[in-house]
Amino acid sequence: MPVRIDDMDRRILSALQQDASRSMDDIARIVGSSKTPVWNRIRKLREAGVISQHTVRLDAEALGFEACFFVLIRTSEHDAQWQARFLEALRARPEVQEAHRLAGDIDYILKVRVRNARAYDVFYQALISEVKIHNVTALLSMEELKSTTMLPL
Amino acid sequence: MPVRIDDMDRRILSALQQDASRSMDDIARIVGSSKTPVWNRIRKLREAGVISQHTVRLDAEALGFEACFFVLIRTSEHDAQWQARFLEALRARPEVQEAHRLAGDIDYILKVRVRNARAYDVFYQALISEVKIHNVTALLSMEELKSTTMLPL
DNA sequence: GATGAAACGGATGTCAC
DNA sequence: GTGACATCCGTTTCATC
Repeated sequence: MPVRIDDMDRRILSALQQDASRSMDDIARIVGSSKTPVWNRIRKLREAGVISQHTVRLDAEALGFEACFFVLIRTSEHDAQWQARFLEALRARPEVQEAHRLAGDIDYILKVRVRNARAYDVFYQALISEVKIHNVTALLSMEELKSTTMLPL
Repeated sequence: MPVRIDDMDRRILSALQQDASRSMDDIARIVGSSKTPVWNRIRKLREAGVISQHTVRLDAEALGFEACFFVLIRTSEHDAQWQARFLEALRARPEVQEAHRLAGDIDYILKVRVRNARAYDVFYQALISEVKIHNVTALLSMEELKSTTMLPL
């Protein structure tokens, strides 16, 4: 079900993405409306799930998460049961920040954020002991050039 | 410079990551402290850059961003000038949500979020016309199994 | 030096128009 | 969408450990 979004909604979402700590009055001024209608729109966007979470972004390196890997996975197992177990394993592991099922000869890609290379190996050993995986390639990030969750509305 | 973080800070950050819309009183109760010290710690964590942004996560699909690609890039150019131009191109393009410089034979990985496959092609053509790239592999996401920015503190 | 109680001012959520 | 209202919350001050 597609959510109907108009231009005012888009401007509100854009303002919230940039800085969600602003007051309703500030947002209203930025988008050219007033407090109450903006507040009602935000509530509806929340209820519709368009706004899924209100959160803070933390500096991973400052908190000691100094290693980031992109993990390319090929599997020989393609049945539903294997997939369910794999999915469960990913969801249970907090070091997996992203997981996508892919089209093409690589089946999955993960983004894994850990304290150091040793912690990645612990994760890797645990994962392959839980589910059968045919082939794994780990790409080590040397430098995060850009990182944003913002959508260009 | 490593930021000194104690256990109380970690609990506060964890609560904020989960839901940053909670009141100071709520957070204080969750972490087992009271309003003022929590407020002071959050202010310091902001100033230190540990909390880098206060934002909302939006549902990309609900907003019509239905295609997500991971782009593996190999380049033959490794001089500083090429790198600067490439970096500038990435920063300027809002569809690039992540960009990492890698160790190993693949030089860069991008995460690109666009409305559809055609929009990806427009992005791709624009990028290769701006900077010389030796080899590109695009991995198309069929399904986002997991996506979080939360760090396991 | 950090904590917790309390008071103040401003923001939020609700409603009538 | 506007303005007004009561309530709640963020922020500051201050006494205390």
